[in-house]
Amino acid sequence: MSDSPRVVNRPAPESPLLPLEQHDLTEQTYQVLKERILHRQLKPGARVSVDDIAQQLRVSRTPVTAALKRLAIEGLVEIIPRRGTFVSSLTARDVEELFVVRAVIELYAARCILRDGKTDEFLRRIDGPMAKMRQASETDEYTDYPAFMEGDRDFHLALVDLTGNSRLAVVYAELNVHIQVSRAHYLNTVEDAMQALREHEAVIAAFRSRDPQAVEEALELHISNVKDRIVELLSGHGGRL
Amino acid sequence: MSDSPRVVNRPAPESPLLPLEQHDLTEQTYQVLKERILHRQLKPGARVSVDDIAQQLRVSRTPVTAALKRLAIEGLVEIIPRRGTFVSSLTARDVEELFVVRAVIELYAARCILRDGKTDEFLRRIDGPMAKMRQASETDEYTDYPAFMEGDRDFHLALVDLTGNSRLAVVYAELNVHIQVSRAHYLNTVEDAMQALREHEAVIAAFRSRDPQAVEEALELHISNVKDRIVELLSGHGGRL
DNA sequence: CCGTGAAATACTACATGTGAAACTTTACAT
DNA sequence: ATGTAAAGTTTCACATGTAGTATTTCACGG
Repeated sequence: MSDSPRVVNRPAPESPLLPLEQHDLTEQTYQVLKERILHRQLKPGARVSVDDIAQQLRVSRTPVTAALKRLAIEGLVEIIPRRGTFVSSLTARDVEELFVVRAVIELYAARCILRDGKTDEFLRRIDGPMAKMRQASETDEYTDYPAFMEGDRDFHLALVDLTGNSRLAVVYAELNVHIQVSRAHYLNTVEDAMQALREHEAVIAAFRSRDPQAVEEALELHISNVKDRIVELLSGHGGRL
Repeated sequence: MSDSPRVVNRPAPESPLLPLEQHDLTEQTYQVLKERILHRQLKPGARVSVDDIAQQLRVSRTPVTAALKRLAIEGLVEIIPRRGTFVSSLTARDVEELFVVRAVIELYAARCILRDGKTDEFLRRIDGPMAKMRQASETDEYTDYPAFMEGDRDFHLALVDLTGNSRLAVVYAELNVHIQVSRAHYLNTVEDAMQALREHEAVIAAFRSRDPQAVEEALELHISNVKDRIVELLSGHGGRL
């Protein structure tokens, strides 16, 4: 999560020489660009020139091209032949569809957890993320949005992970990058953060009660609210995120 | 779905000359290999040598490598660094997980269709696929498995398409390649085909009755049965598909 | 017979150069 | 002013060559 990803062997006194970080330039380029997009340092619609990136990172075009192709498959950038590569932007419709799929998966995961008696494990798992969110939002004067987003993400990730279904986890991870972009877009006011936090608490309370109906409702409401908030913001922005 | 995917301009009488297929070697290589894997001409575990393929297709390693990387992302092949590339094989667990996700998606889609009053549209859409399946299985003496598989696939694809959610469709399409491989594996006896056909009929009957409960049960039963059959065959095969 | 180490082999990742295709700009003519 | 044509620029896809690294093979010594 650093600005410069090239840090490898920090001068750690008397540590037994960490193996050199594998420098797979394609992988590194991919990570750097993904970071930038997820944190909105590269904004939707922005041009991403192969030569430009290659020069900045001091590598040839090959790994940059490969990284961009991978990002294109994931949908984070759009490669328009003979035009260039641009950071993808989400339309209101994209968000609607995205959050429907998200809800389908998370609701299934929640049912699984209750059915398989993994509620306690879940409650334990989200302890850290919830603490992080609280801390990030309770800091006076300013909200640590990146930390909040991380906590938010990990909360929902825990849900899916606990199904133990790795295939589902992969599918969700693919969606998640876009959800993360959305989060970065809408998490701008303290109020939104507090609202999300309250809704998470509601989900937790429902889990504590072991009432499947209540859990489904609380979770669906939360996802739906976030979606509505994003779609609302999107309308103001001329429809593109 | 032809053996040779290079066919471009079939002699279609008095049609206005289709534009020549863009010869994107990476894309073509990808398609050829995917075809081969989906039809089990390249069997799970088989080695896929870059140089080998490159020579056969008369292209350089570059497009072959790129195609393989894409197939690896989709999970159809496995690239083991410094070892080589191999066609992926599914374990019983993989199939279990795969079919859980499949069920989650298709059941949601079915609920959508009933909720949005698209039942008639669905019934119309699956008319063709069902006919194809019947014809493929009713042919005396032998069953046209490729055609049957296509019909089977299109039946389930119709379900998902009718949600109108393109993101969901993408997710499902990614799963579908593996489902298709599974189908190719288990669809070997007339009995299995007939069984699948009967179960489809049951789903259709449930849709006709407009009873959500019945639809869910019929669909879930079908998916579960197919899964069980595959897992059963997998056990006989030493656990790998 | 087994373990050890070195050479041979194979594969990956990358850089670079080339040709082709499409968009952009400019200049010109109507 | 508008439309058109040609030049210029950008970008893409591919081939080829190279270096580095992991695995395998094989020979040798225990």
